[in-house]
Amino acid sequence: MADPKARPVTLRSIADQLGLHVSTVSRVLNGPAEDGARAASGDTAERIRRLAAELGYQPDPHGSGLRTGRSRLIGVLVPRLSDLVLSTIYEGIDEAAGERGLTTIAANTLDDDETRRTRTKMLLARRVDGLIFGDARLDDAFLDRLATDGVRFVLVNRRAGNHPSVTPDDRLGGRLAAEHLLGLGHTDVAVIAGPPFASTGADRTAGFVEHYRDHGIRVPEARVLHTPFDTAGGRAAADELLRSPDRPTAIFAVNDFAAIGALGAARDHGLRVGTDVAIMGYNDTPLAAELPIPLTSVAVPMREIGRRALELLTRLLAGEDVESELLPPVLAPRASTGAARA
Amino acid sequence: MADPKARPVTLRSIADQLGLHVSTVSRVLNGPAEDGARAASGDTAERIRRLAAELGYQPDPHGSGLRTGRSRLIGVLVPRLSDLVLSTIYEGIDEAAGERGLTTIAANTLDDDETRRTRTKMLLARRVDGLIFGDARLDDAFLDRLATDGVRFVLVNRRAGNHPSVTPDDRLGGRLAAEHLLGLGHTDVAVIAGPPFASTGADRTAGFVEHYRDHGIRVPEARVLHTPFDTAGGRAAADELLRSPDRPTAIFAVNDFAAIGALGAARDHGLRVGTDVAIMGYNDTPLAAELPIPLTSVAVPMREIGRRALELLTRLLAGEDVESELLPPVLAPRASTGAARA
DNA sequence: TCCCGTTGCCCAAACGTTTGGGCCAAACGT
DNA sequence: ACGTTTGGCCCAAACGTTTGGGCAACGGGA
Repeated sequence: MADPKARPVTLRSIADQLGLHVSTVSRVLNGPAEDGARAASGDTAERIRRLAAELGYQPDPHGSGLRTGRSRLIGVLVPRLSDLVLSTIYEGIDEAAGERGLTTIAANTLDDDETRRTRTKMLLARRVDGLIFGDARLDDAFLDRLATDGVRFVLVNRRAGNHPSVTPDDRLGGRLAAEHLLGLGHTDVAVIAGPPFASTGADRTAGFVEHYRDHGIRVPEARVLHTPFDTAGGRAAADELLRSPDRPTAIFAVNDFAAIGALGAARDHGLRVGTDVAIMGYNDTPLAAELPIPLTSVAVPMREIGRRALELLTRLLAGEDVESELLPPVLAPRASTGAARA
Repeated sequence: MADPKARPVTLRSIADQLGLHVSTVSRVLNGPAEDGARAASGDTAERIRRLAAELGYQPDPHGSGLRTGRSRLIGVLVPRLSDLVLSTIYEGIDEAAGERGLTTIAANTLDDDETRRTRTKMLLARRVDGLIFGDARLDDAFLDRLATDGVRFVLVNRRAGNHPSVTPDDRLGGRLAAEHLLGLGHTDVAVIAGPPFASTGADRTAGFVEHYRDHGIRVPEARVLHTPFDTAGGRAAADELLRSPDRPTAIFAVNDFAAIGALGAARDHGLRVGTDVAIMGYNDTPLAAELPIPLTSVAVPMREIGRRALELLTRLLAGEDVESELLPPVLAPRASTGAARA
């Protein structure tokens, strides 16, 4: 597969062995675009390809990168890879990249400005051809700056400004959640909305509130709590909501992990989830359906979102004009809102 | 930060601007090893460094990679990045890599032979300096082959043969679990053991069974179930265990997600977890403590394991002889075994 | 004074690839 | 028979870096 004792196989070694010039070999092996024919006779081409395959030739990216100025490397920045949502999206990105002969490099930014800056710099130093940001903020000066600097990138999961992005249709998702809870008769509801700078949480919340407003019900500001997208955050927020005497009858968490935290808080308060209080999440993480009390959620095609983002970026890199994409979510009703017995 | 309109800043552009030779600039900027002094006068060196900083010079990895034959790239292969355990380990790896100026490239192998082979090939084609495998199998011909081919790698999380590895002390962890359950009086126990080819599951199970044997209690083979490391697998296994009339009073799942599945199954059977049946997991995922019924687990320093693996690899790449490392786990008792009220 | 060692820098080659431009011979058109 | 095209290949330069050797100038010791 790769014997480092042996001299590495290069274009040159192939050319020498066949008594040809290295440029001929290069042209033949670089896919028979229109050049293929002009490069060598069918017979020669065949000999080259056979030997290359036999020796297991793999072009050295240093050589070609140096010459062409392109690396076929894509940088992917996410808040955290250990967040299931982002790692799933990343899997989609990487899968699509692999199909195009591209390689991705992931980096955590921890939703922290400084980290993000240094990680981006490191990726640019690596000469990536383009970037995918999964940690955009609603008002993102850093990205604006990058764009004017001519760095090419797309956003995924979270949108920002009018940088090209691939995101779930979060406003619609929020509406689906509202429709579900309102349909079950809940008029006194609350939202665990995630951090305010993320479009995901903001849009889901906005859609949710809108739908209720369209039906003449106002969701008070005090019923919209901003916490991190994790279990502890969800638990804390739900605890606060449930402790008050006029507690809501339903809670919409914009993220499954926050919802799981809310489940715990409900239990602490002696409430039966699905009957005493309805709780729903978002993203339809694989875990949601398998929980002791299956969690109602809104399914988002995370992997597909990743794939599309990569495709969008390749089109951008090819010089095309691109437009943002919005992928539709689907409601997944389960027992945690009393909607179904799993 | 990086203006692609402007000519990229290279050693040459710096040298020209200062009326120096490119080699002088190179030596100065390449860290003042012993060469630094010999390369230029303190004054010249200072001017070079200042200009380089001002222009934001970043060495082109294609150039240096081509010349040195090293890429400062590390390939990391894991079953799935969307598995929280692996993604956390990967974060540790990447963190440690960053501190050393190395960049990691991750790839999913899905615990599938073919995928693994092609992904490895892709990484080698990228000319990575070394590899870290997180998906080793107990009897791993592929890795043996790679080793004899001279490819340099270390293993993480799962061990195999005597390839250098950094893993949790799973046998000890299994013993801790057994000690905990036995201490609570459980003599009729079962294990959800994960797939048989992974050392993690196998060693945890072995340690668990050993401890019981040491205390004169035999855990029957029929009480050790092999399923995938996920929620659905855990649920199915627990369902089978709990349906029989002489059901075990305690279940040890070698993975938190399998344990969560088991929680669901217990609920389906109308059993109260922590009183009617004890269930514990492994890894002490952040989720474990936050679940509605907090899950007893065995904490493993996943991030640290990742860090150590990267360090081990760098030592290996430096030509040192290295030895495998075993990191100790710690019991985290919680309500799911009735051990504590959270 | 001669020699030697240092300091401070330059020279040039090499790594593997791509690509615009040759050049020769055969085939073709008239 | 003579000019033109085309097929099939080679040449050479360039990308940015590192690194083993230079080579002058200068200082110090004998």
